[in-house]
Amino acid sequence: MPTPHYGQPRYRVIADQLRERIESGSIPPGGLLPTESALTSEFRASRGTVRQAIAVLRDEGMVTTEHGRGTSAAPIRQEQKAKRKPDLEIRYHEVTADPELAAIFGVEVGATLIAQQRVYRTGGFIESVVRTYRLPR
Amino acid sequence: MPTPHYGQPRYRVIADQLRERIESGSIPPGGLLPTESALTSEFRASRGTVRQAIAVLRDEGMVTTEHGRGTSAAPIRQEQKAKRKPDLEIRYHEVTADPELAAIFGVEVGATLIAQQRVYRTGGFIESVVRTYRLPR
DNA sequence: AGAAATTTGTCCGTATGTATC
DNA sequence: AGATACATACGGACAAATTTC
Repeated sequence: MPTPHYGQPRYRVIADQLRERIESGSIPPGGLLPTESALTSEFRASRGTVRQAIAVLRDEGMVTTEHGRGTSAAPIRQEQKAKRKPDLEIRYHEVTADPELAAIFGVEVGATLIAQQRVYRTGGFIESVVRTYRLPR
Repeated sequence: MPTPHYGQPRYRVIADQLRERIESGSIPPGGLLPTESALTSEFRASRGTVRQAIAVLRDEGMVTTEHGRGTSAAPIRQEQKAKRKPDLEIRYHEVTADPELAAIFGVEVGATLIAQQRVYRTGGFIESVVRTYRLPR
């Protein structure tokens, strides 16, 4: 089967239509979108393409998806800007060296170190927290 | 987007970075790597390229991937890459959760956590100290 | 309480078209 | 011309969370 992507890719077309339903209230705030399987039938697209379309809306903050439950239209009216992207799970900050770090790095206790923290989670479960310390440059 | 592969092919560069994360403990043994889709975003590479990178690590035995689940760093298998960094120190100990860790793990401040610390050095210079925290089981 | 069905999450293999080095 | 890379798309399979029976 050909996969020509002239003009608009299919997943964007699908995303546009779903966005229209949400903005028009056809899908009420908080309401569930059709399942991926239903959308697959409706748009006669593969599940991957449907999921890509939903991912677009998710990135826009228009919908939220819950494993095993479904995808629902954002509950509240959003007037937020395109400035999003909080939950990065990676944080940088400066810390002061505890006695052990100080000994390892050969600095004084309380000296400034650069710390990086990553949080690993599978689903909602926190697997581990990794903190990496380096000397400031 | 350009496709500059000056020195190394893209997939090798990505493979190197992922390998580094595993060897540094940033991705703990047995821990899940980011999904293909996440790596696609992070490295701004296509899925094919990301999969090629993972294939490299799989051939090296650094990771195993399970259908429908994800790709995880190989469990404890040290001697495989013994030539890499023989002089790294690893310590295990129990610690009490500081307020931030407590918040992340959803436990009380002072609760017991399992900590693992690795020190990376090149020659005599301390590169970094990596501390990994997990819930006791 | 427990099994089954539903639904989303992820990976696999493959394919086509486009673009760049 | 060939290798590398990107974007898109399909269909299948297994995994995991949730809901339903």
